[in-house]
Amino acid sequence: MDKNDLRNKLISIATRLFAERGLNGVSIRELSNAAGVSISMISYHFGGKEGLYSSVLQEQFSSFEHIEEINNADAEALTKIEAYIRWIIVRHRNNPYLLRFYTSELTNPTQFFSLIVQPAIEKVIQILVRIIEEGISKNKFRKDLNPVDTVLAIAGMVNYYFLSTLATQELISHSPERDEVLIRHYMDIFTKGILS
Amino acid sequence: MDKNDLRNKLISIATRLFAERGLNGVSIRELSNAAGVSISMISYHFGGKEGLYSSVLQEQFSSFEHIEEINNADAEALTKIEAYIRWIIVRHRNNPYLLRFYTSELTNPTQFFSLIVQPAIEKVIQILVRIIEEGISKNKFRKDLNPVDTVLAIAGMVNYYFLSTLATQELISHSPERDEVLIRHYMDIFTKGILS
DNA sequence: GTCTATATTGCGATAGAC
DNA sequence: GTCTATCGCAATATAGAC
Repeated sequence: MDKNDLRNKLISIATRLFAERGLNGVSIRELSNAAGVSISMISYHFGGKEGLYSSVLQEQFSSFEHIEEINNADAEALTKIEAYIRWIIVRHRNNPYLLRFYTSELTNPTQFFSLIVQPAIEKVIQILVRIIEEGISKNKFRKDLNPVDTVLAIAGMVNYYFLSTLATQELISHSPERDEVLIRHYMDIFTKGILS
Repeated sequence: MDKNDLRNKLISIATRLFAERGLNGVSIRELSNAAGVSISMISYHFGGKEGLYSSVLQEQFSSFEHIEEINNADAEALTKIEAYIRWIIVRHRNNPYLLRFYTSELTNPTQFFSLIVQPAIEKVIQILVRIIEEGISKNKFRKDLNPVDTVLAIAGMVNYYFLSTLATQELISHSPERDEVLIRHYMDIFTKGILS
């Protein structure tokens, strides 16, 4: 097998297993069995289990680099916020494991948190903060908004919808078919509030 | 040592260690050493590591039973929502480990999820849904709100503020002294929206 | 109720053959 | 680059003494 084929296969399998049971819940024996290769391949290619985990993390959070895309358009602040909501929904839909690494690292950080996870999250938040500040300075948004709090509010709404899936799937459909309704709904609450 | 003293001591130590490194990240050796007792005490009192973990989970989510308190008052729907925000903030302040079990079980459920965690979360959500429905039927809230989506929005805002602490502590203060400002802020966004 | 001692299994890492 | 075989250690659980 080609060197990169095996590397990618191991990363792909490790992504699923680490997501499902955490770094300590998976042995390199199980990983190498699932990949159909010898246990020694993990040390050879990644320098050990932690090295493999760090490669998985790096791939998971590499998608955060493309957050700039929501900011490129010559659009209003509100349009950019909707673009952010769409961007984050697409990411969760394309990668159902991301939220597990995200919450796991935020609540039980490994040694890789500050190098991989923290910068990725901070970048997204800083871009959103600038969008809110832009809206405030152009008199679109209320003057008394705290930009960071406001960003955490919108990010929290969207992320929690996915985080709560297991506990709320009997109350509400989490199917992608409802995504457009959801986006409209969250944009309404975020812009107009819930009062009639 | 009295039987219950030892049980409580083990649960207390296990709560911290399981929160910090997860079920698979802690050995019963380390647990019993930290408690200053023999390793066999864990099997004797809890039937093994998983039994101890389930006792920890049960204690963590027992606080959810008191959610009714926010609903007892003869108050408006909006007042009850503010009471919920306060209730959830107090819980996170009093127990910094709760969020770790909460997110860990939602993204990597153990065998205890459906018995302990799911009912606790669902109870809170159902009470909040009824509050939103009450506000809608009394013409306080917009008619076109989906109650469950709306509940997840407010729960997401507050919980994510705490979840994101590690990644945002350089952008914003998470000190309890700011809690009142935060409550006002989130209530404003949730009721009036961000538009000026 | 608590301890020590031990049985058994599984872990991560690596030396050395090919 | 990949494998087999193995080392040394740590895991959970429990038998039996007190």
